[in-house]
Amino acid sequence: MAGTRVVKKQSLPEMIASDLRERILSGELAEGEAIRQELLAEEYDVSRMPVREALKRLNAEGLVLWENNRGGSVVKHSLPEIGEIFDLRMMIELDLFRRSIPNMSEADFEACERLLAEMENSDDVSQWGRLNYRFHRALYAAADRRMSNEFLERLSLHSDRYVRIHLSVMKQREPAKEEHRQLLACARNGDVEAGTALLEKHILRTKTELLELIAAQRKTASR
Amino acid sequence: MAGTRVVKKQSLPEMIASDLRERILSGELAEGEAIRQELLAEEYDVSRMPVREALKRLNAEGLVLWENNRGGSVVKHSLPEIGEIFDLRMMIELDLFRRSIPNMSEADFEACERLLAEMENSDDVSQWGRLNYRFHRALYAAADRRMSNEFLERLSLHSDRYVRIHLSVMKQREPAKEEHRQLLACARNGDVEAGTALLEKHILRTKTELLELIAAQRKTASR
DNA sequence: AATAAGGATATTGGATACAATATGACGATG
DNA sequence: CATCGTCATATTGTATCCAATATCCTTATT
Repeated sequence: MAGTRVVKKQSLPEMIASDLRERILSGELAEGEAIRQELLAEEYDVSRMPVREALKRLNAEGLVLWENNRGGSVVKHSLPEIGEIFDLRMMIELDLFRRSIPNMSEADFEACERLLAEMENSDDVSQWGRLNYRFHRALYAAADRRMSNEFLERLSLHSDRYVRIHLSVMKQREPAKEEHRQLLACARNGDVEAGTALLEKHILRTKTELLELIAAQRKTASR
Repeated sequence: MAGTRVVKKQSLPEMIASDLRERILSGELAEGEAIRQELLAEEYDVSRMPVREALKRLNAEGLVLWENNRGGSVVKHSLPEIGEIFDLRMMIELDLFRRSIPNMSEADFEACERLLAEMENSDDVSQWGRLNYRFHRALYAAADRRMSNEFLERLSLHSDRYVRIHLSVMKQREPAKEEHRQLLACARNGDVEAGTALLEKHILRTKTELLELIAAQRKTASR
């Protein structure tokens, strides 16, 4: 079997982009915050070139706003835009889950269970968002839809950014745990209809609760 | 009214990225073709830096494959991947059209008609793809869904790339014309069901025909 | 006092120079 | 004869330098 063990050689811009992405997703770099290239270059102890490439990359991903000769800043989405992100996610995830269920093997089920176990055992909030995404992704692996997964990743990047900021105050972690178990059960039973209905409810609830939280936060912040 | 006339100040990398994007979409730069930075830098009479940024941008858009220390090449999609692109487009476009129809005003209808007229009067095949995209976009303008349109643009980029290459041999231009008229008629009548059904058929047919053409082409090319 | 003009400073944009890495050819070695 | 190692060449990656542009403060003018 050729190329089984891959060590991804990351370039400087990639590494910096990953780190900056993480800093934006975690909220360390706040919405609207200006980004100065030289400052980052010093932090990472590199020249401005790789930093610029990283920022341009994040710009293409929609996380960084870029203005000519003025540099970058962290993108801020409006409430309707955040809602839209969840709507798009829902469309793609439902489609993927529908296609995936009939193809799932025992190995897929087990991969999902491992992730669930990891989530339930971990109290590290910063890990939870990532694990949650990986669980969803594992559910759709059997669909074997490369492009959809790629686009979903892009979307999840944006929604996760807001989920993670509010994760500590979100009340839904317990019900989410239960629903994750149920989603997997539906998949095991090959019950496409119940599974997709559940998934729809699952995502919709996150959307609703999150929008309320952000709305409340922005209201107080603007006083 | 402030900022009515906007001249978008494009940076060098943006301009180069636009031009390269066009060259890829038009097929001038073929699938899998390697891209040497220095060569392009000479063509555009700039240094390699802005070229690099442009290539990285196209890489983030999914048009260019980037390998560490080996440079870029034009991305080649597999047939299932191309099919997926159309499936994703369909999901998003149907959603947008459904939301748009109830909100469309006379101004929207007229904008669509102007584009249709332009398409019917123009024999320039290279223009047709762009106009077609603008027509679809005009249909969804009233939906007022910024994120969805942004993602759709990304998707259309990829599908257009294959549509345009095969446009000259595609038989569907006449039926497409007719269907465009019908789509607009449904929108005018506020008939969401008929409109979305028609749109689904419209996109599905393009997908089917295109996949056949590409399959045939790749078969002969690989002899 | 308010506004406009001008210049100082900070920051980004691009070109050049050098370093690092990959590719391919050639020869040595088993 | 095949395989491995070494070196030459081509190409990409990064740092540094200079140019262009924006911002902000000062100053002049009404």
